[in-house]
Amino acid sequence: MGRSQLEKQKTHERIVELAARRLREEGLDGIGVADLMKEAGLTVGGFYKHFASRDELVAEAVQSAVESWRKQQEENGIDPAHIPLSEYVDIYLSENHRDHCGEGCAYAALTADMARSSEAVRSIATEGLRKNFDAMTARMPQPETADARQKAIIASCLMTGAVGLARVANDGALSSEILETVKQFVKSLAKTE
Amino acid sequence: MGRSQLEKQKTHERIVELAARRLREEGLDGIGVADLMKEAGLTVGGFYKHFASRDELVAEAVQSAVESWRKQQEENGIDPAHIPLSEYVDIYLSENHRDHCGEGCAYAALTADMARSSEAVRSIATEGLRKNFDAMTARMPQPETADARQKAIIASCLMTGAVGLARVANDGALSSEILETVKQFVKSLAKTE
DNA sequence: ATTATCTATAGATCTATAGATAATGC
DNA sequence: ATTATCTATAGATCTATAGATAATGC
Repeated sequence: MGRSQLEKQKTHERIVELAARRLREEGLDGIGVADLMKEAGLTVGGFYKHFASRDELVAEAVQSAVESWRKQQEENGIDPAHIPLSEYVDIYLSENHRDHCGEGCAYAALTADMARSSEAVRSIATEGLRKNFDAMTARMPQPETADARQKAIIASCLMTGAVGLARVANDGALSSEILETVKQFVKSLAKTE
Repeated sequence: MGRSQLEKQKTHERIVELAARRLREEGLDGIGVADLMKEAGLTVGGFYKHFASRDELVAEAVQSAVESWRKQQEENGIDPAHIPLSEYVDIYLSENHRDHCGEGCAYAALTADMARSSEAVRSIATEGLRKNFDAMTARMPQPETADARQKAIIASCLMTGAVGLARVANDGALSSEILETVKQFVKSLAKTE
């Protein structure tokens, strides 16, 4: 019923951030446009003044989800570029992260969904992945070496894989065993050389 | 239009195996009942004499997909219980596996989908995961040690995570770098102790 | 005058069912 | 007689659009 341009921009961001959470929870095919708008306190008709299509929202939401993990760490007073790997791993491989995929790492929550998605989404995800590898390399003991980059790639695959499989296991003991085993190992990866 | 019970059983298996492939390709919400039956050379009406619901097919197809990787290795003359880890890794972390997720490992293709799915599907996936960890432990140098189990869990998370992220990256160089880096590392994991 | 959002709905798609058809198997 | 599959369709759900409403902003 008529709002200012500033309010429209805020509404747009609210929809994207809500979608970023709900799509990580339900997958990229999950929540529908009508339900999403309802959760945002709006109705379906207004959606298409913000996005040309659902696919366009998905692309924006994936971008937001890829960035949100870093943003969230910053909001919690953690500098993702300088946090020691051992502390970062405690957060990433926690039961809290496992149980709250909507607010968690996009790569753990949406790997297969992103791989199956459009080239637009895959390009966004690929650039985010590159940045994540670089950030992880910077957390290694001697960041300038080729060895640090290799370890960063290994740690990244290991951490996303572990949270993914820990979410599959509906046996709490097995799920925790995965998280704990990988946690210890990634810590040792940062120490040894 | 009227077939023997034997033929019905074969038809049932054909639908399940086709679904196991198509669901790994498109995700568990992917292909619809009508399209699936059409690809099987049948029509939609017959589906519900085989399965009470689409969900029931999905559970059977996940079971089939979880077992199919092992079956496929056996068909190719590979004994999954005794293949050296270094050879297994060459197959798992190959570009061929990355590019053919429909015939590949269910855990690399469907991690997030299985985590989001019903308890029935999650239980099937959890049991399969347990067996995979055991099989991977048996491939380690000293399989009876706790260290072997830990390495098996690490290798499993690393391999599923690596194939997943390699499928996300639409930059061939980055994708291959992930596969190659992890391949070398898992091989070293089996040697060192 | 423009536009952000609303209500209402068209059109496509998907799951599941009803009833018909043509084989099997006692 | 039973049943495996077929054709046809009901009912639900989802994306996208049309037209109305009530604000903004020149």
